[in-house]
Amino acid sequence: MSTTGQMSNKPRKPDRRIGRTKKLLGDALISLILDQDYDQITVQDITDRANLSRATFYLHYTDKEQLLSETLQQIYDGIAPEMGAYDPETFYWNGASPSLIVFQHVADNRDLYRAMFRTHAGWKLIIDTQKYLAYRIRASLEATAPGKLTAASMEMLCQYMAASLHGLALWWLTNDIPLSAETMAQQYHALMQPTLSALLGS
Amino acid sequence: MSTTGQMSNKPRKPDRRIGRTKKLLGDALISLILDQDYDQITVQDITDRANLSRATFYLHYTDKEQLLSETLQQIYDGIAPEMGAYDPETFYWNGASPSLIVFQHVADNRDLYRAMFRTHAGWKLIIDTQKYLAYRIRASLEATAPGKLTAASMEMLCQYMAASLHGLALWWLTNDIPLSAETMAQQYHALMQPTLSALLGS
DNA sequence: CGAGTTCTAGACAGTGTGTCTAGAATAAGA
DNA sequence: TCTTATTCTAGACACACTGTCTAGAACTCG
Repeated sequence: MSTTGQMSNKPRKPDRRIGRTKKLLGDALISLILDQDYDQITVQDITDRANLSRATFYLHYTDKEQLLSETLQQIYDGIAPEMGAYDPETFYWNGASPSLIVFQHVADNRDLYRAMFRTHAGWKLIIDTQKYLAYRIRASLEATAPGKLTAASMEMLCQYMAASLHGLALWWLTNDIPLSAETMAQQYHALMQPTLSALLGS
Repeated sequence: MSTTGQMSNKPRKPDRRIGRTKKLLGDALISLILDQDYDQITVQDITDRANLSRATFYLHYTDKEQLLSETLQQIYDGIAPEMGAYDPETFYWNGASPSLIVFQHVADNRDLYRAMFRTHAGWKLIIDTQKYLAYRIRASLEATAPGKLTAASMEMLCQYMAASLHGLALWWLTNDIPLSAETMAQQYHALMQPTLSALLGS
């Protein structure tokens, strides 16, 4: 099924040009989102800013959305490891709590997210973020208080926590609320902890 | 500046054709969303299904999004009056709670919302819904427990409640969770009440 | 260096947009 | 009913973007 008759099993080292091209395209798109309406951005715009041929874009992506999705995923992969673990005693996170990481990240990329939430591009972001946060929270809660809740209740609690965390961040961001990421994380915990104590407390 | 020299001050009765045309277009769009990907729908598709000329569309709307937005707003105007009020004793809603109305409405329009959340059309819906819910909750809480919280804390609580309610509904809907609207509303209250008691309780 | 790949510039048909026309259909008001 | 103003219609138009394809240039890996 190879393109040549050559029966080589050696996988050729991934071509540097591909990585470079993809990075240029991703950077160009992010930079364009900060400048103008996402919906108005064309493939031509992206390749122009990246100084690449339009044909090159289609060599790697089918459309704008795919490029955006891949680019954001790389950003998230970068911050995921920073999230800390849960303390079963207090139902607070020790170390840097996931919520602090979230608020901090949002603050660091304020312009980008504000731009994205102005347009339809923010949609997939919202859905994916809630799913991702719920996943992280579930892992942590299950390690902290195993067996305290039924699977169904646990799942609903995780979705509840993810939704409120995400929604607060969205409100904080899009309304220019003058509070620090630390304060937001602390406030979130104050809102969340009564529920955690009631459900998971001994 | 009138098109005629006629100096008539009598405002002409709104032409029935406009209302009829707008309704036809709105119905056609909703019906198309249930059939196919929102992003794929063209103005031509909409006017074809409505049995109208494409030019007619541009007489009333600038694009698809505007039509969708106007159509959804009419739906929401229809259900808003059903929402009940808060009971200061228990921090539960008496009568039909807003959360039950929300879950019920989502259940009634399951296909539509599922279709919308599959595509970028859901974006504005998400933002607007959280804003709308927060507005309703704020009005109710302020009537229930005036002065218990600072304005800033109250606002954050409302956003928190709106986000978690909306997020739970989104999860319930898009993951085919086999629970009734009543059960969802009840579960939401169980999650929310500890926080309300802690913040607003005497 | 040489084989294999990725990138390039330009062209192409296809599709949807938004606007405009002149005329047909229809509603409102007397 | 009859008049007048408005709305709807069909079709045409230039324009923009898409997605694909080509032949050749540029580059990478071994």
